Amino acid sequence: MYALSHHNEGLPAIGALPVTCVPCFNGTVISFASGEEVVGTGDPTKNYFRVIRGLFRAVNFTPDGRRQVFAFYTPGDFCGLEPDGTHQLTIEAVDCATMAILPRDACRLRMNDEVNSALFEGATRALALTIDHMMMIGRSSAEERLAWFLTMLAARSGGSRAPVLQLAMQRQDIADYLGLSIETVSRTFTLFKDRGLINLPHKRLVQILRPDALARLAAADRDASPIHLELWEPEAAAA
Amino acid sequence: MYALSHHNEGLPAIGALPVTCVPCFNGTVISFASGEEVVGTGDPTKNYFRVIRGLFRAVNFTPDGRRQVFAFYTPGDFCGLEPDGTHQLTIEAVDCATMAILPRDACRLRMNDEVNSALFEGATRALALTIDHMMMIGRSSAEERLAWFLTMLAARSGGSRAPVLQLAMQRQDIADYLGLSIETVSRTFTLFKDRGLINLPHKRLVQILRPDALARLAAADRDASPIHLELWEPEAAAA
DNA sequence: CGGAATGTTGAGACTAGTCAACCATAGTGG
DNA sequence: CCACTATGGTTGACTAGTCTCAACATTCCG
Repeated sequence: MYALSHHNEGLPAIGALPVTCVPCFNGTVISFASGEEVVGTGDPTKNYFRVIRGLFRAVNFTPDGRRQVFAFYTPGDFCGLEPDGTHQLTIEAVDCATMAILPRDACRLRMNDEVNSALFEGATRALALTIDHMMMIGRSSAEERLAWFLTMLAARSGGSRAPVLQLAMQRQDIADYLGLSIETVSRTFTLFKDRGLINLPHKRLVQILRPDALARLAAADRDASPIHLELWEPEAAAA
Repeated sequence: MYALSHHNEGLPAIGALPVTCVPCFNGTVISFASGEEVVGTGDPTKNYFRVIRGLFRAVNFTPDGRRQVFAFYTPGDFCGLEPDGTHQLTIEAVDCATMAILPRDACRLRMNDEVNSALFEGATRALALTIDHMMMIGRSSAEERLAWFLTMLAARSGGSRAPVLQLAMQRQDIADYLGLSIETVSRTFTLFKDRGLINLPHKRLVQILRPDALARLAAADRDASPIHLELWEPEAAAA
């Protein structure tokens, strides 16, 4: 797909890297060739990282191949600060560059204060949310953005299969959150309603009729079944 | 600007809150009316915050008034995690909502492990960078994005007045970082060159001729002197 | 020198923004 | 109870900026 991400075929995961290891920071220092992958999407989160020399990038792909570079990391920058069990971002060396590895176990052992570990967890979780947010803002159409927003709200509000969302914020807030104009937000709400994805009993009340279709739109999975061409059967939603 | 001293009438002390809600902090709980500000851009960063009830938003404005909502915070979310001495984001209540206040001093005292405090600092700094990044992606034209990118690189590379940047990454990386197509990046480089803002001795080498003009463009300060109408005097740049 | 990868330029299409008018709702006061 | 108003939301027409596709240029490297 992208030539950039093809430099790393056949490379071992970080745990198996046979490269020169220099002790530092209670950890290990490893060098990477240009384009080489440090961790990839889906890898288990075993370590934090800190750049020693050179340039790294954090990238992410939508299911249909659109690419977003989330950050460039220069010496001194931390990365790999992801709160969940697997990495969402792929971290790669841009040029020949060096990284210090900090095993998470060791960090956890040293962080025995409850408030501070909650703070740290909060910061990394905010970062993870922001990755999603930026991915969406950088690479999505208006429909995808609003679908993403509604799907996120539904997920946060608990797991009903056809949730009803009470929107606390007004259209302007949604627009500024999604990087759209208020008119486009309004038009897209109407579009979703006409298409039978949602119901709008009041302006601030959204009943999600087809969470699956919204979620597919939100995931920017354009290779999935073509949602925008599906017809809506009124009798199905009227129930 | 600070609303912290108001609206705590009749609220339980944080120790009296149900344990399931939020872990116990030695802090204060304060309620806010709809639209009320918790902290504003430029306020000194004295506290961290954690949402107890209701909805908050973090917003930011460009100098010329474009608005970006950076996040919505729901109960349990931390906010105010900014690394510098003053807040960049304004945090406001969306509806009537409640916040726990965590004095930073107290948190610092409890975080006496060097590695962990560096990690935490790294996480909050990553968040701050991401605020800028998202602000840019959500609300800027192609010219503003590239100007922002070059200005950031120049700032990172040290403070020469007319810096020369060696770009380690290729056009595709820049495009995916800025949320643009590679063609638009290329066109905008050419535009900057034609306008005398930069020189491009090689494709990967950028000599910044007018850092001030680039920085104004980057700040999205459209009320400033109209850069895009200024003419370039060739003799000035030929030197 | 040739080929591949990277970068630039051009033409046309299309999405979302802007401006303007209109509609809905809730609150207010006579 | 009904105008009246303010705010928030919707819709339409037009425009502008960016993407896409395509061709071409440049650089790098064997």
